[in-house]
Amino acid sequence: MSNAVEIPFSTTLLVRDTCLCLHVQRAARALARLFDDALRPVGLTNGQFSLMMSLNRPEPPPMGPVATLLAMDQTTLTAALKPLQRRGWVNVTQNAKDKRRRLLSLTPEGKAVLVAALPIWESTHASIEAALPDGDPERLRRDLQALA
Amino acid sequence: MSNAVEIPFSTTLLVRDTCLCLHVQRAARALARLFDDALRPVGLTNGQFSLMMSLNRPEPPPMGPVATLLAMDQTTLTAALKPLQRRGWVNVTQNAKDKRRRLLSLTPEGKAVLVAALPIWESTHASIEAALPDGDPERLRRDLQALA
DNA sequence: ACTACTTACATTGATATCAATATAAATTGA
DNA sequence: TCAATTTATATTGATATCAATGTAAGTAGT
Repeated sequence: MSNAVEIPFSTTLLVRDTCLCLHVQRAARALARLFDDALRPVGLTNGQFSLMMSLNRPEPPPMGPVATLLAMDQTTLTAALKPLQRRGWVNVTQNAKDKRRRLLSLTPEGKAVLVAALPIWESTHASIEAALPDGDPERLRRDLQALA
Repeated sequence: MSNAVEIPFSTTLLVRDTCLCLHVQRAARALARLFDDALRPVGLTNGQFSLMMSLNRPEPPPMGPVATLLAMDQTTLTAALKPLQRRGWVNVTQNAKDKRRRLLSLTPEGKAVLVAALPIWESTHASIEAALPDGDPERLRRDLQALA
């Protein structure tokens, strides 16, 4: 009797070509590298840029909603804040009303870094939107939104 | 004179809502969690599944092309292989013709894990395709391909 | 053969990611 | 009030990710 437990190569090709998870992870890595390269002169990664931009609000938000906005685990957010706190770009303070909550805010230095990063984001983002096949970034955003 | 260096909140909202990098990272995290959860019973993460599936070929590939296929850094691939080697699911051997090259292959145990994972991938993937707004996964794949 | 260059991969260090778990503060129900 | 539950966040351990760098093997030009 044969015990050959194996997936045919044709199935491998099918999974490779159709898996949306793989396609998204690939695009995520490529875009991360692109933005990391572009933002390096101001000392930010793409994730740090997105995080700090999401903290640029009239009222400092607590951690939970920020983690939800970025679709990341709360423990990931805790870790991601550390290098930004160390550089003095983000402040983490306690909410007096509810001592469990942490309030996240940008320091003046953090805001200045964000100002320096914004034109880099604008030009980089424009170039990738231009690279889309049918020139319909809004459609792509809708699709991605449905997955997150 | 004022030294206020600050980005208006409206700009923050614009970046948040339009940044394709952020949208892709968010979707990548959400899909990774979804597939990681689904594949946990067979002991694989989404990335390990994609990697092992890409090794299911007639001829063992070297590392470079596999890293390119997955759009990941070569050093990331080196690291990603380690837990799979340790579990005895992937073999890394030297190419006799060119001793710089490593040949990556699945062990029989690795193939068996992949066989167990395939139906999980199929059902999970079908459910996310069904969640797409206009039911056009091919269009989304084209867009993502253009970014990677 | 020898040097310069290139290619393929590994190592190190920093950050990112999440599961499992822990802790502390707030809330709820009796 | 007080015990049980829930909520918000932190810690630990494993893996993922990449830049900077190192090393070994192959290649090309002389």
